[in-house]
Amino acid sequence: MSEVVNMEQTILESATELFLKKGFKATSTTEIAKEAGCNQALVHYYFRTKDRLFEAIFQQKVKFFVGALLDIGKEELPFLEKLEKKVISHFEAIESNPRLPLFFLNELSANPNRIDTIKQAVGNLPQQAVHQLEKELNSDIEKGAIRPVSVRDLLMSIVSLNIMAFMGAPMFKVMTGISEEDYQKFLNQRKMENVRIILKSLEPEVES
Amino acid sequence: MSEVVNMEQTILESATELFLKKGFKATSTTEIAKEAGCNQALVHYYFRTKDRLFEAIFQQKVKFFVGALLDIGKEELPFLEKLEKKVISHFEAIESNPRLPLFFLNELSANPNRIDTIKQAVGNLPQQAVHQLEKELNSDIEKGAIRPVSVRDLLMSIVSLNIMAFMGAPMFKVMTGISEEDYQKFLNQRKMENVRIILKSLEPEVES
DNA sequence: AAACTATTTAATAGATTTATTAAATAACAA
DNA sequence: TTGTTATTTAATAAATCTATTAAATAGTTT
Repeated sequence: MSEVVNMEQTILESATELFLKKGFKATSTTEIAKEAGCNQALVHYYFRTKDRLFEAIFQQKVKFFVGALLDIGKEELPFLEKLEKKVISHFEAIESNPRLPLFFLNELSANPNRIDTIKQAVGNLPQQAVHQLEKELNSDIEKGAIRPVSVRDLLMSIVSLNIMAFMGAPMFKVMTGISEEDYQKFLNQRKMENVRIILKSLEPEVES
Repeated sequence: MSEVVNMEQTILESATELFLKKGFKATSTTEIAKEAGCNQALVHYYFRTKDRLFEAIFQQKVKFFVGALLDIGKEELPFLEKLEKKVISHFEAIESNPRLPLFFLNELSANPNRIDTIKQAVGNLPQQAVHQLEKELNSDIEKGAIRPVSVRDLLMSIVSLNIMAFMGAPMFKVMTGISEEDYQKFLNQRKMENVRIILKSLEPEVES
């Protein structure tokens, strides 16, 4: 039972929670300090400025998020099986960090400059991974195993379905009048539904 | 050429643009006034408080957005054809208001209280529309024309695919390294790709 | 034109926010 | 214990933000 907590770490965690919930501008260092249980000046002692604190968190989260999306399964599996695993692991990554997508998109909207932070954080890793996926995809397309589809469309579909299941929850709940409990049930089956949608969307057209 | 502009209207438009881009907290009445080309006090003269101004805009946008999602085609068409039209019109509604979804979701995250504004603005219209859609959907499922799927899953799929094509653009561009011009091309074909995905996802399972 | 109303601005009070500084406290090493 | 360094706090400067008020300007009516 370490009663002594690392205040720098605590501040970082409080800041993360608040930034994720309310964004950069709507979160004050005063609030962060209060949440962390320390004096407001301490936030600046450890992180100098609010912006630096934010950037540290932003970068770290970008790396995590992009990693979760990209880490292409190394196993030697048929493409469609690998894809299914990918959809599932991506869904689960978002499930355990449901606020991340909104956090990124909102911050980019409010301050497009942050795009540079992202670029710098991810490098050309994404392009490589996309290219690798594209090769495997095209190979299966040529075999006639799946219908012709661009890697961009496929990626966009996966990301859209997985992210919106969590990010869209508040709106979706109001629209459908669903309870929190039922929404959890919905989410539980949604992971495999997304897999189904992606796989069915890739099925070759039937002869007419 | 009416050189005389209605300043109240101009303020509303400037505020809308800024709120949509940066959210409630990150937008100041000073900034709104500057954008509108008037004195800051005038913003308060017409709208009393920043919050009232925001609420007016928020409500109006919610009604528009929900309307665009729900207005179920009145024509007598086969379900799948009606659905295709629905997907397309929903896509186009977002296309002409690409910032709306992020605006709602971010504001709800920062201030969950606003959920009441939404509930009040939309009433039980959504539930009714969902229920109507559900009837038609189930009817086609019973006929065996489409695979068993819940109306919630179907709605979530449509909304996810359409919204993320626009809302996710900034992230997607970085990840794929695509140019603005190519992204426009991507969007142009994405509408029908979404239709394809939805329709294919509804195809009955083939006999094994 | 005079009187009245609506619009717009300048000035400012009162909060809040970020960041800095100096002082106080705690932790540690000599 | 004493000197040294690291951590934490209190106080506060400077900037910014919302909202109000009073005065100025423009527009209308009589």
